[in-house]
Order: sequence, then structure tokens, then C-alpha cells
Amino acid sequence: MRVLIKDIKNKEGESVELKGWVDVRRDHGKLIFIDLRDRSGVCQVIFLPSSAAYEAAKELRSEWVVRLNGKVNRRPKGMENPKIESGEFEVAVDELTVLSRAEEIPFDPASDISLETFLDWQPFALRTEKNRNIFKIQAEIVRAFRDFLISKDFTEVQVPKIVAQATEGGANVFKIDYFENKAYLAQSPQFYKQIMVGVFERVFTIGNAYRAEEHSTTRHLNEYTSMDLEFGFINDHTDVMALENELLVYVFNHLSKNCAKEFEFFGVELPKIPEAIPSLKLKDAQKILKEKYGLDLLNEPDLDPQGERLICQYAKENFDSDFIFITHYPTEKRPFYTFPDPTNPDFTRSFDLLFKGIEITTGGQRIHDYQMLVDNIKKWKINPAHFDFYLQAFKYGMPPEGGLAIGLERITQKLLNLDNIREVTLFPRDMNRIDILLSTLKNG
RNA sequence: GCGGGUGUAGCUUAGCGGUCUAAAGCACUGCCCUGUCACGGCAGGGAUCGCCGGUUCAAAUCCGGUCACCCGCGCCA
Repeated sequence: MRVLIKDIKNKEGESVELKGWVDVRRDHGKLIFIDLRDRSGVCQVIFLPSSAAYEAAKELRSEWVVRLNGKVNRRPKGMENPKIESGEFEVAVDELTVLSRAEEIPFDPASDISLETFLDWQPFALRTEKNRNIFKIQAEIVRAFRDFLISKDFTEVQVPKIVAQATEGGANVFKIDYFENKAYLAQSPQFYKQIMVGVFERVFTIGNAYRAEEHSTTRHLNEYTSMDLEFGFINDHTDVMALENELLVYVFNHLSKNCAKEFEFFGVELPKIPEAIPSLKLKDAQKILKEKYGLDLLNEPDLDPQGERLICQYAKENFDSDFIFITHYPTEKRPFYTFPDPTNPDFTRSFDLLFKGIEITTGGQRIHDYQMLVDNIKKWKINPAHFDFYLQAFKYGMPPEGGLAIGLERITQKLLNLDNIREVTLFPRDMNRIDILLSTLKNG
């Protein structure tokens, strides 16, 4: 029976079978050490000249996959390795089977590589400790998001990614051939999650969203993971903000419990998240930027990247918060379904959440009144006939509702203080690359 | 799309007009090593310095073009 590496500490003196990858080899001639890696951790195994496996062990190289049998021994005094969980023990191997050989590895997994090399070699590069940690943390973010919402009586739904209409305007969409017709890749699950509020009252969905924007930045992807939620019977957008606040507190608590080792690896602390994340109206944020930092965006409908960075700095200095809500974006800047502020309809009951200088969430209250939606669609000069399907949900009774979306890769990136969003994306799609460089297809 | 930057062994980098017949660490090959843990020691293989052209007695090094990638901006999660 196979034993996992993390469990060998309970098997002292016993003969165990281990399976895994050769992490590194240290050949001392008469004495060969291998660091063996499996899904649970790393341990040292030792081959002595007296072992039947000794000759075969001379052949071993990095990333070979092996099965071995040996006895778990406590390491000699002074030979413990405090850096690894199994460091007080080692396995003296007497039987070795090579399950798979590996070619010479293309780079040193313990050293830094360039982003380009990482992307070129992702199927192998993801095996490094750094990358296992990144994607373990990301998986736990998703899990915490899901667990929290389920505990709040939300229902998870799956929604299509092929859509008939270029829904939201603004961002560009990918056109695809759909039999005899054109179709598009969804920019967001927006319409479907709203429709599902009429069914379940509270829903969430985690899935890919597509943006055909020709940009090359450290925070954009053409395919990203959107964590969306939407729920009914709200009073206004502040209910959505309050839920997100509670959600994030839950997520970070979960991470501190389940990913302490991984965060330690990156040398980062989890951000402090206030019980009430500070909030500014866009206009007020713009005034602060002008007065405090001399950045004049007063006539802009939004903050620019520098404005986002500065207002986050302001939040850190004045509220000791890595997070800040910006609310009340101009009506003209937001999609047609955004709920206007009754006290000043030029602005909306909408918000962005900024975290360490970038936007990680957009959300708000939506228009739930059928006639108001239809009027708005006309005002936005879109053909309401294209939205008949969506509008059914509102025609037949929709409670006041709202929701939000969190960019999974962005929150992961900022949490770990990593430079480029592609470092936290499995197989990122950007202008130049779909796994392989598109330029190599052009030329080859 | 616009602006800036970078391209030197498999990887990470040094060299930035002559001393370069291109250097180092890791990886790879061979030999040595019974306590290493990114083991160590000795030896070796591996690069027409992204590509094309120009300036010069002389170009990895300067200039122009080109290709590729990276960063910033618009836009956005």
C-alpha cells in the first residue's frame, strides 16, 4: 500500500511504499540521496551501496517518476532538515522501480525564470513549488467563495459562454462561427445570473469570461475567471457591498487557516480587511485626488490606473485598509441595466472595489422594472428586440436585485504581490499566445 | 492601437568598439566522494551574441530596418 510522504512521520521503523517524482538528486558516490516529491510533500530517501536498488539509483534524474520500497528511519542526530515537514525522517530504499523517465529539464525549478520561459514551458513549469503554491491558494479562494455563498443560501448555476448578442457594450467581443450564423463569446454571465434571480432568488456562478481587447498589460487577460453572484430583495447597492465585505472577510479567514504555509513561501501577509471597507463616491474620490495628489480627473467618468493606485494609497493611509469602494459612477458610463440613483439620476447605484491599486470587482443594483429597462435600452440606442429573451425575466416579476463579479486572477495576483496576472493564470490567453506563441503559427 | 524598453549556451545573467578564438552560475556528460539536503571537487561538451543591412582598419558592442517579447497607456475584472 502506498504511503503519502506527509505520513511517513507516523511510520518510523516500518517498511513503506512511496510513489512520486525525483525532485533533486545528490550523488555522493557511495551514498545517494534523492528528494522525492508527491502531492503531499517532499522527503529524503537514501540509497546505500548495500541496497539492491543502489545501481539503479545512479541512473535517476530530476522528474523521473518512481515507486520505491524502504524503511522509514529517524535521521541521525544533527542531520535533520527543518525546512521540510518530513525532515526528521528519511527512507532507506531497498527496492526501486522507474515508472517513467524524464528528459533533461529545460530550467532550474528552484530558480527564477522569465515570464516568457514560464509560459513556453507551462506544463512542466507549473510543477515548481512556487506555482503549486499559487494555484493551491487560488483553488482555496474559489472554495471559500463557494462555501460562503452556499452558507448564505445561494444556489450555484452554470451558464452558457456562447451568446447570440454582444451583450454589454463597451468591451469588445470575440465573434465565432456558429453553423450558418455569427455568435459571440460571453463577456460576462450578467444576463443569465439576473434571469436566475427570478428562479432561485440568490445565485452564483464561477466561469470564464471573454474580452477581445487588444491590450498588453500586467492586469488583463482575454479569457479570465469571473466569480459572479446576484441576489434579490435588496434595498440598494450597499446591500451588495455589505455582502462582499462579509464574503471577503470569510475568504481571508479561510486562507489564513488553510494556506499559511503557502503565504509564508511568498513572504506576504494577508491583507487586513476592515469590518466596514471604506467607501467614497467617485466625485469625492476625484476631489481628493485633485486636492491631495494634484491629479485632475474631475471631468473624467472614471479613475485612471494612476488614480486607482493613489486612491488606494489614500485608503491605506487614512483608513488602514487595502480595500476601498468607489460608488456612484456616471449613468452614461455604466451598462443600461445599472440602477440610477433616485436622488441624482446622472449617477448610478454602482460600485467598484479597488484592492492594492486595481479594480477587482464591479457591482451594483440593477434595474428590475421591466418598463424602465426597456426605456433604458432605447435610450442606449440598442434594439430592445435583441433583448426579448433577457427581458422575459423582468416582464414577469423581478424583485429589486443586484450583484457583483470578482476577477479571480486579479485578486490572486494582488494577494501575492505578483507582477503579472499571467503568473496566476493556468494557460493564459493573451493577444500573442494561446498556449504557444501565435506568431510561430503565422511563420510555420 | 500608441509610447518606452529588451533580445548573448537549455535556463539566469556578465561583457556594451580592439585584450571575445564570447565569460560565469545552474542544467548536461565523464571521473572522485558514506551524511548531503539548491551537496562538494576535477575534467568536458554546448552560443555563427534574434534576423537583414550599414558605419569602421576592426561590431555581441555604434546606426538603420525588421521580427519577437516585456513594460506603460486607452479600456476593463
